[in-house]
Formats: sequence, C-alpha cells, structure tokens
Amino acid sequence: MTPQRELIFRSFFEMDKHVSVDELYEIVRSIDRSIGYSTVWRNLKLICRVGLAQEVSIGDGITRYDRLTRIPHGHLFCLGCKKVVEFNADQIVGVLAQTAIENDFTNKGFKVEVQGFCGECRAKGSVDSSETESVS
Amino acid sequence: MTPQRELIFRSFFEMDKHVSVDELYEIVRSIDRSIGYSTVWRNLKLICRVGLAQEVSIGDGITRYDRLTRIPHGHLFCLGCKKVVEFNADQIVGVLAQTAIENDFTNKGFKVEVQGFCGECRAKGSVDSSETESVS
DNA sequence: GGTGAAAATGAAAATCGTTTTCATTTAGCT
DNA sequence: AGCTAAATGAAAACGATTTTCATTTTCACC
Repeated sequence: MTPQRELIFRSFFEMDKHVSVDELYEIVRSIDRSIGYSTVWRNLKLICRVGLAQEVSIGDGITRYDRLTRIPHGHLFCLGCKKVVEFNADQIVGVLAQTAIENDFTNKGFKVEVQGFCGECRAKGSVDSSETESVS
Repeated sequence: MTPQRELIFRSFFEMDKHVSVDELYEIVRSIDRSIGYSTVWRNLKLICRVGLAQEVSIGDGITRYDRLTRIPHGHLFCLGCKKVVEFNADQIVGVLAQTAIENDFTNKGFKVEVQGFCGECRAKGSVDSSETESVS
C-alpha cells in the first residue's frame, strides 16, 4: 500500500458522488501535487476490479466511478444540469433477478438509469423540448 | 432523402441487434462501397436525435445504437460473449415512473441493464470468477 | 537493518473511437 | 434549368483512455 494509493482510495471512498478520473485527480492533487494522472486512473480501475466500484457512462463521453454499496440503487440523471440522484432499487432487483433466471443468465450486477429533468432545470426552463420520450 | 441516408436507415432498422458505427459502416459498405464513415455516424446521430434510437454503452468503449420500440425493454448483457438479450420491462417502468415523480424528475427515458453470464458461456467455462457480485 | 524481486509510480507517448472541418456534390424547391 | 440549403466523403482534429518505460518504492525474507 503506497501513500499514493492510500490517498486515492481514501479520497474516492469519501466522495458522495460519482467522480471521473479528472475530478479525482484534481482532488488528490490538491493534497499531493506529485501524484500522476495514470496512477489515479490505474487505482480507479483497480477499485473496480476488486468489486468496490463500477464504471458508469452517462453519455457525455466521460467515465465516472460509482462506489458500490451493499444497497442496490439506480440513478436519476438530469439531462439539464447533469446532476445524479440515487434511488433505492430494492423493488427492482427482484424483478431483474427473476428475469435473469428466466433467460438462463447468472446475474453479476445491474444498472438502472432514468434520464429526465430535475425540478430546478424545469423551473429554469433549460428543458430541451426536442427530447423525445424514449424507451429502452 | 439521399440514397446514402436511405441505405443507412434501412440497414439500421433491419438489424435485430445493437450496432456500432463500425458495424453499420461495414454493412452499408458491402452494398455501397463509396459511403463514408462520417455519413454513417451522422445518420446514426440523426436517428437518435429524432427519437428512433438511443446510444447505449456497455463498458467496452464502443457506443452502440439501440432501436427504440414502443415496447419498454431492458438488456441482459453477457460478460462472456458480449451477447445482448432484450427483456420486457413492463413491470419496471411503473416503478421507475413513480421514482421519478417522487424525486421531482420528469422522466424522459430509462435504461435497465443486467450484466452476467449466459448459459453457453457458463458451459464453456468462460466465466471469469474474479467477477464479483455488484450492485449499482 | 540490509537485500532483492515484484509491484507501483509518473511522465510521456500511443491508441482509438468520436467529432469537426471543408471542399464538393446532391436534393428539393420554384 | 437554376438556386439554396442540406448532405456527403476524406482527412484532420480532438480528447479520454490506455500503454510504455525508466525509476522508485514496497514488502517478504534473510
């Protein structure tokens, strides 16, 4: 356990939101100026590999890292301000587990994401009306 | 409506799986050798913009395009062979809609993805046991 | 407390999918 | 047919991710 790794791990698990490599890089850099970008990247990958986080893409080309808790949750993703709100997915996991079984899959994880606009963005009028109701 | 666009649209909507730009490019190219990559890319973006498809990322860095039907569905994604199986998500949309309302979001779409291993991959033993149960 | 092998780091470069640019062609309207 | 806006194709630009490699550090073992 190098001091760099310790700092990266600590910083990551203290976050209350999904960070990108750049974001975490800036954070650890404010504490230790000498840490390299690739070290941050490699350690985030490591955290994923050992199952403590997972990569999430919200469509803007930037990979973010979502700390995995024992509490199943999904994400509400605001198309306006890019805010991410987590919600409890207890009701959904059962359905998904059943679905996996029915399709002869072993379930190793899931992602549930709802895209939309939050109240603030609706109030600000930053709602792109060209967005169509979509269904995956 | 240019002939290139028509070919790209037709080809895309005939597909029964999610295609990447490269895949669709190869397909239309086997019919019209002169079509450019950027034309395929632009038309896929266009299809998304008008709400007939949506981009999906399954974590391998390649964006695929999922034709939108009126039938809500989720995806079972095999970590072994990368196969994607769709499943009906009727049971889940209600929960998600309710969740959106509770969080003051207007629901514009959703994604439900289950990662795991399909029966074939389990039989072939191509199951990476380092994969941990994960929960988003 | 040394010692050596394996692992981790930092800087830079490579990679590769995506996106833009721009000159040219084409479609669609009158 | 003539005009304008839109679409196309080739190439270049872009940018996040990933690899390379020389150097440093950790850690197990003596």
